[in-house]
Amino acid sequence: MAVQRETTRDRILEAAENAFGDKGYHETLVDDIAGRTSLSKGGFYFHFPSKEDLFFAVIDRLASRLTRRAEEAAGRCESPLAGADAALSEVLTTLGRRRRLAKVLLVQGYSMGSAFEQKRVEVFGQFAAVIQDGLDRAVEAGEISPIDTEVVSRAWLGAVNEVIVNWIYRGTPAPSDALPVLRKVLVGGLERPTADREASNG
Amino acid sequence: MAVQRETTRDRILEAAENAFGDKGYHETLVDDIAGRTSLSKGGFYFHFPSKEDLFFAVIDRLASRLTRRAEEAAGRCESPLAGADAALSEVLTTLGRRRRLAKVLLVQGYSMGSAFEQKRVEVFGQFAAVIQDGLDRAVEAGEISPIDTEVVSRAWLGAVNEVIVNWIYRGTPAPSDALPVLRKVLVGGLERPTADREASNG
Amino acid sequence: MAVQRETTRDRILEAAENAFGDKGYHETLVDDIAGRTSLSKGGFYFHFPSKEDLFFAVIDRLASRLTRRAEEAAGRCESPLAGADAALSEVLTTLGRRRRLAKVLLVQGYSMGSAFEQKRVEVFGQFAAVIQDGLDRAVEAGEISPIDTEVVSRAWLGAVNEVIVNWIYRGTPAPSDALPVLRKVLVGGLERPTADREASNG
Amino acid sequence: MAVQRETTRDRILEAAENAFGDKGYHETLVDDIAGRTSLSKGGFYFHFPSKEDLFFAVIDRLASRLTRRAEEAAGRCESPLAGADAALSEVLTTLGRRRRLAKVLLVQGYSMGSAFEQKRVEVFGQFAAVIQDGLDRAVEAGEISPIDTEVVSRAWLGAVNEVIVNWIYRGTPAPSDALPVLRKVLVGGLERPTADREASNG
DNA sequence: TATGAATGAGCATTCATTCAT
DNA sequence: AATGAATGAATGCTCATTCAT
Repeated sequence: MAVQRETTRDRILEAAENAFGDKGYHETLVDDIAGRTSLSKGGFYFHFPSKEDLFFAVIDRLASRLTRRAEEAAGRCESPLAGADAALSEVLTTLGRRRRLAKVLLVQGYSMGSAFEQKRVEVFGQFAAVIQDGLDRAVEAGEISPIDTEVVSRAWLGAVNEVIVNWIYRGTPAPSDALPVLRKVLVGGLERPTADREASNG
Repeated sequence: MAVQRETTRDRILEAAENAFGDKGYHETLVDDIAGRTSLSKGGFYFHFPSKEDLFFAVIDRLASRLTRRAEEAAGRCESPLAGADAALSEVLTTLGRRRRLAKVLLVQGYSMGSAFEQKRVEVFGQFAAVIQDGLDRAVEAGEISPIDTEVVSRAWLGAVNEVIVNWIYRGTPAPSDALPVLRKVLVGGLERPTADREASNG
Repeated sequence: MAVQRETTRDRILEAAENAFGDKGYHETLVDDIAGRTSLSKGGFYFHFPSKEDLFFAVIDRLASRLTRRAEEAAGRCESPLAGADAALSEVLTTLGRRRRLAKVLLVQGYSMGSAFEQKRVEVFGQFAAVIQDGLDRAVEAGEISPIDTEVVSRAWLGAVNEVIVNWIYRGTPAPSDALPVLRKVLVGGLERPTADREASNG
Repeated sequence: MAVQRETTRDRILEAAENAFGDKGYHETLVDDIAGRTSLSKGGFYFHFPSKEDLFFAVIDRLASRLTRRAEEAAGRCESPLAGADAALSEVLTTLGRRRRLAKVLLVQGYSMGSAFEQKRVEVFGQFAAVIQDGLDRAVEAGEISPIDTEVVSRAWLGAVNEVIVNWIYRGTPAPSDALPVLRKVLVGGLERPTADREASNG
């Protein structure tokens, strides 16, 4: 009942969050976590049944914290749209303040070493470059208002990525069905110059 | 001189694409690939110096194909914006037609088994639900026009994800800098059901 | 506090000495050593970081024992020349009593990589140093005429080495039979100062 | 019948001598030798049935050359003792001129299986036989007192071996510098049957 | 003679997990 | 609660050798 300053379980969770954030799941050994906790391997297994369970516990803890913050931020808003907007901002801001947290949540569980991560950077960079190039020229041509096309191209790429991955894992909605919505939201999200500047177009 | 119907190297690449798509990098054994190619393990190592090299070769092949298709689609369009739009559609459509290809490119290199993938589904689902809930209520409240909020919430989530991951790996742009742009594009991409704005629709 | 009858590490060392003596370094598998110790392969690796480390530990143990015996034998003698003579005898006798020990020390394991060659240098250097030290003092004491004791000590060492190796491979002549001859040749090969110096001996 | 300037087999032998001298038997791959000969692996196997056979061919070539030189040197001397002495000198001098040859002969390749050990016996036996023959005849000629010439020849061989190996690994003392000392010790170690020398025995 | 693709047995090392104490 | 010795299945990679061409 009294305040439990810090249980061994919590220390493990903390150490694991750091370890997974630093090195990813596979590269993090149970020995690493035991070491960071000044615990023997056997000691660790008293608190968690497996390394996988530990990883999930770490993820759950991080995810529930983040979800709660997002919900609270939304709850403080008057209109629902403002709430969704606030949730978006809250998540981005929180992750932006804690890079390691972000890494565990978004990448590290699904990564395998620096060589692989570099490859991810390279390949996604290729895709983003194609989009960004189009957007840059759209700006130059006066089709859309000036905007940070790097961020926008990453946003497009991420949106496509997530829609596809969601479809892979859950089977729906089909990409073909999602496409019109995605186009309306993403392409439609770009401001078109006001009428009086259209004269500057060829 | 003659057409090289199918080199052993290509057969390995093909088998590896399937294997990685089915089971992910770690779960795919060199023996699996050798088996699928009717090749001995030693035979495989004659063509590729390591399993990691093979994986990268697979990724490169897929990525360059997809990039080429996207660029070609963009090139067929008259305006740059239409080009970016077309590239987006092409990528989504192509990946949507080949689930396994999508898996290798977007997930499998960075995953570790079905339990982990389920966790990914669960956690990302939580985040998406928060956003979707807000959007649903925004629609009900008449703040925004009716739209498939599942797709939109996934798009938002994906956009945030990618912006964060890009920042993690490349250090820039900072999430705080990206936030306004992201909000403008994502939130601004939603139609407001004001009577006088219908004229702005194509 | 109590006497540590036999640690697992010692059992491994013992088994490894026999295995290396029987089959040489390359032919001895980690599985062999684990088997002889009734230990799993993983169990072995708890005690030694690698097969190479184990080999060096075996060599070190044998070498230090032999060096100690040689030094003790030399210490029991009154004159330096007799001491060097005794050290020579001790090494020869000891190796002659344990063929396997000799095999590990003089033959098995060398010439398979720079790390092994360095070890050879180190161990042979230890032996040579013991002999050379005795010879140096014999010179100082006026027992023998000044001479390049480094070369002489290497010669003694090499002669012993070869007699032993020959016995290992061919079974004859036995070290005990060879000893008197060896002593006469090697020790007798050193010049004694001219007659008028005999007065300086005890 | 015609002069065969350089057969492929000889080129392989040459390359192998260098390779074995540089890296030892195990570390030298068939690929290395094929590479140094600008030959494919398959090409190599046309000329030699196995890597082991190649190694033995290399050793045989080196050993027979060295043996011949030693015998010739002995043959040019008037007395048997001088001949043995000359053989000793010849071996030492020859090995001292070609460090790599010495390395292959004395160190590289042994102690890795019974076939290798048998070869060691054979080759060392050849050398010892040359020396022993000279000593036997020196005894017969009354140059030196009767003694176990097998042991003595092994001692000489071992002394030379060790001085050479020491030089190989540590670079000093140079064989040429060691030679006089070695001669004085080893040759001087043999009793001359002069009547007035019996007083010097203990 | 020579090539080079293919073989396949071999092997050290890793690491999550167990368990007697 | 904790230790640390022990397990054992798992696996990527090596390399001498073969063989169809």
